[in-house]
Amino acid sequence: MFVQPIETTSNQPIVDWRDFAPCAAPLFACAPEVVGTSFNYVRDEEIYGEGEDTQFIYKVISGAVRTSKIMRDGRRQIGRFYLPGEFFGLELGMQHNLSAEAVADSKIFLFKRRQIEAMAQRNMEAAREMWLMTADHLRHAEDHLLLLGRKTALERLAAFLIEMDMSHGNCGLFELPMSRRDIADYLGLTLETVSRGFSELQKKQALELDGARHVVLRNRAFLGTMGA
Amino acid sequence: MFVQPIETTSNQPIVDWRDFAPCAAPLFACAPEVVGTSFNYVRDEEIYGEGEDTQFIYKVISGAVRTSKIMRDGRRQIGRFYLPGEFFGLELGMQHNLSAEAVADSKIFLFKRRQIEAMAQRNMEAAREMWLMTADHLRHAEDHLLLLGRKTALERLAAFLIEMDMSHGNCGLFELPMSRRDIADYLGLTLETVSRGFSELQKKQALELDGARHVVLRNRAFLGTMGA
DNA sequence: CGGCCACTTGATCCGACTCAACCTGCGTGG
DNA sequence: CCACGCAGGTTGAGTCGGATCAAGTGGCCG
Repeated sequence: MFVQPIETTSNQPIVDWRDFAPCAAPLFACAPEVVGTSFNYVRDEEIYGEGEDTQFIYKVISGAVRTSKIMRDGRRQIGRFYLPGEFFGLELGMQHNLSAEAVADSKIFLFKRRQIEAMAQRNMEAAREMWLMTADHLRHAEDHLLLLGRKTALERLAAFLIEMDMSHGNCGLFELPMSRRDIADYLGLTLETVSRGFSELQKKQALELDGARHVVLRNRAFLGTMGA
Repeated sequence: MFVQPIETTSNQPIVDWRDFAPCAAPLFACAPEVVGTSFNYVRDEEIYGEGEDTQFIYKVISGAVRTSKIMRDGRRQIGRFYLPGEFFGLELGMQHNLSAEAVADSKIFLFKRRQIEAMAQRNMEAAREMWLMTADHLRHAEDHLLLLGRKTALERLAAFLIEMDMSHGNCGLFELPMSRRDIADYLGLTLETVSRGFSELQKKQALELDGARHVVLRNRAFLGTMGA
């Protein structure tokens, strides 16, 4: 269980994975015949690597996942964080274009891709659902291009906080599952700049921190204006 | 015909457009019943705006197109350039997430979206083709995230030149249809930095410029290493 | 209680931005 | 045919936002 995060670049069959749990759930309401199997991943464990063959489609049950690309010299860009309920790994190509790792200990459902493709042949509704998810990921990436290309450090941080808040139901109160370094690599900054940004936003009364990870938004309107 | 580029933010029906040409061509080989109609756009003319309803799918015949997002204060991020043969505007959502403008005078084929969706219901092959295009756009955007978030000015420029070369058949010799400002907004830089980058790469013997737009690559290996 | 890891804060540096001048090619009109 | 205007591009000088380097600090787990 408490295995150290390993560099799992080996191509051992994923079905031999540890922490197999004999539970299952349907992919979509409209496709109850496609069921997923649950696996647990520890913090920083690789779920799949960039360039690996696409075998599964994934759904986060608990914890959090990041997808990323890394350059030879170690520079890293995180494409997106996935929180419980979200799907990832559905590139539809033969290979994954980003790698995926668990941000924290996570439970993930895996759906067999071959089964899904077969299902999509019969079930038009489900095929459309898949396409919509890909299109949604594209929209997210396009929004992120503007953030990375043109926004200031504080604007990026504000946008990030609003995004996190949204995926927690806009209640202005949430726990960050990821480290400052992860946030930095998502926003195209350094961890120091992220940290300074948090301090700055606290000074501006826009938020409160209880520890490093627990966030309370105090001025959502301000953050929204700043972030978009 | 020679109308000045106007701010076409009005919602006049697009079928009243100037420069209608009574020619047509199929969308895919596998879907010969879906034909497109050709329109001409002058330089800087808007093809569709961010937030507009998606009515068509577009294919560049000649010229070039950029898709972009603009912030209220004028900061702009270009998502991608489209050269002859490429499709754009296939978000599959109800609204466009980016706007599209002609980089140079361009001829574009428009395909009716309703017709395409109806076709996709029947023709699984064509539906899959559409999904693959969306997935390809996603891959491009994800690659661009790494460029914008983590690469230096010269690395971005090198990657851009390699990308341009690739879409011109890797012959190391091409004409740039877009201005320095467009390149800058694509790469998340300023036009001055782009210009300095070109000079720098010339000094490094990596390329030659004949005028500002005509490029000859002299060291493709070097640019490739630098860009990726 | 001790050690470590994540985070914060401070000081300095540097790559890209800003502001400004100048150049260059091209279309226009005298 | 040349003078002019001007948009697009280049180059230079100075500035600045965020990176880097370097201490601290705090919280958690053993």
